[in-house]
Amino acid sequence: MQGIFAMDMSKMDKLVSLCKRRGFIFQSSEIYGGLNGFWDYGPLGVELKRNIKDAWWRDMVTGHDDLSTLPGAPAPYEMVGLDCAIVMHPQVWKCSGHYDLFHDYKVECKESKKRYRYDQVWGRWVEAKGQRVFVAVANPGEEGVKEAEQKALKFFNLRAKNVDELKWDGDVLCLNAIKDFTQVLGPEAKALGTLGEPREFNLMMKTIIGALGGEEDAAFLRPETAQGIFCNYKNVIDSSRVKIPFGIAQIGKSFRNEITPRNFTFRSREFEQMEIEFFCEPKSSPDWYKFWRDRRYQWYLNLGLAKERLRLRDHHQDELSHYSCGTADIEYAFPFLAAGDFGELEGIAHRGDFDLRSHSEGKLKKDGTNLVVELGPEGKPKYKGSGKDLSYFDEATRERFISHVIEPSAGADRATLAFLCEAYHEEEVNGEQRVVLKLHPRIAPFKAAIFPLVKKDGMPEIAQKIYRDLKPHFNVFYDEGGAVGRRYRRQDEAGTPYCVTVDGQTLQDQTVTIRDRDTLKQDRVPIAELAAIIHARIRS
RNA sequence: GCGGGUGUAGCUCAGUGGUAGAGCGUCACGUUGCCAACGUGAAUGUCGUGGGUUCGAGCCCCAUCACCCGCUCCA
Repeated sequence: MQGIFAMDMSKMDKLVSLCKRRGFIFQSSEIYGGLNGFWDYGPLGVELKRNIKDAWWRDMVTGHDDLSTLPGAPAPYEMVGLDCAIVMHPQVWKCSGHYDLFHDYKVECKESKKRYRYDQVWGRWVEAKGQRVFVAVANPGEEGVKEAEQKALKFFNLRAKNVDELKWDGDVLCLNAIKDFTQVLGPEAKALGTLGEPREFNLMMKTIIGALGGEEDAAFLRPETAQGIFCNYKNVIDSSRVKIPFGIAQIGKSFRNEITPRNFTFRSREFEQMEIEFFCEPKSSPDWYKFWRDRRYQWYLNLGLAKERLRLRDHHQDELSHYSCGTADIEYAFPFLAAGDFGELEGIAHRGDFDLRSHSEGKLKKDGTNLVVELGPEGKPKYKGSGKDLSYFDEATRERFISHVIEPSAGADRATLAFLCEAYHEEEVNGEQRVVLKLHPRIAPFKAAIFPLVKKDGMPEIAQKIYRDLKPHFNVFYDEGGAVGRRYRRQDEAGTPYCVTVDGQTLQDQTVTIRDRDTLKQDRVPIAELAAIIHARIRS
């Protein structure tokens, strides 16, 4: 035993090592010491990721049959694509809700090491034993009041029966009404004054527009591609003759200032999304939601993720966003997670009419079961919408409605990572260990490698001709260096599904062997049929 | 952001104050006739980065960056 097999490393460490060694994934700016949360794809990685994106685009968009009713679908539907700018009008993020959600002031507690949203800490002044303190809790409701009482008793070292000694002063206040924190008892602190100054957390990446731009020219790099689709909803309808139900797909980069980038590429600050916004009539939207949820789950299974490690999880009611009537995550049991834990690959959300209405009327918020325009202090919309009519008139039913939206939103980098994790295998072959990436042929960087068995007797010439003939059809790789066994193993690590070898018999009868990466089985086939055979095998 | 750990060749690592190392990998030539063979030769190091202590630092000290683990966060 030698090499990486003997190493006492976790599977994930070995995969990260292989990714670098073979050129799948590098850390960004590595020669300068790296940059937290950013990653580069090497020569093999770029092919893998591109193949995954291409498979998605082909399966969801260009390969979609607009005329037939797919199994599980309520009706036929159309699919079109879009490619939007990364920087959009700042108002987009206000109406989408990202600005409020991503733009928090937080306070940190030195004692408990907890971090709270500045506007979500509440408390009350209380006096006892000649001391006046502000008892803070992270809960504004009835429970918070009780909690504050318990905390106050504990702080003043009083028994429950002496609760009358606590002299409460005024109503429950938000922490942002308090100027001086020295008399504040943090929600999980035992001492006073442990809360630090409120600090701004910009979860969206800020940028500046214009060479002379100042703070007032601030814009944001998009935290999701979806908003570009909503903003072009009317453009697409007016220009492409699509009719509801239809979907708009987009693949592109998004940016989020993750607080803790972790776990290789899983949580990155720059990442690529593959998103669909599917527009449908409100009545049928629950059925479309189920269709997309099941279809997207099946997509990962079809490309090779194992059922044991892939899970479709419906969100609980209290986990749903304020506008969502249903959300499911497709999750994968990544090896860097604890046993039984899963990480999100894709979320499928039923977003109702929140997005189109917000971009039309102004940012909405939930009021009971209804969505209403959120108002600012002066009774005007807190964030003004575009004012454009984004409703849809159905010619067939003569009905006007605002489309409901189903959003399957997938992470291209997370999918790439999941496929790599799934593919990584260490195996024994004739007493020797090998590392093999059992990638689905559709996403493998190279579809086949072409070898002369030895570098003489005209074998390289024949192999090179095969290489040139196959190259227009597939990404193939030529290698004539060293022992053929080594070349096979190299391709195993790259995930190449087939190796074609020119040998002595080729010189006699124009046949070659084709070796299967996973079974190691070799079949002898005529050179003339190679392209067709590889094609057929990749599809199966 | 906090606590702990790590950082030396492409990869995995050894090197406890005195000449920069190993295995694997890579490249060339020869040999080899189907699964990481063999021989010969070769290339490859800001010892993460910056400061300090010392006659002398990969090693000690400080700072910083990155990665890993645990908290925290996760639209």
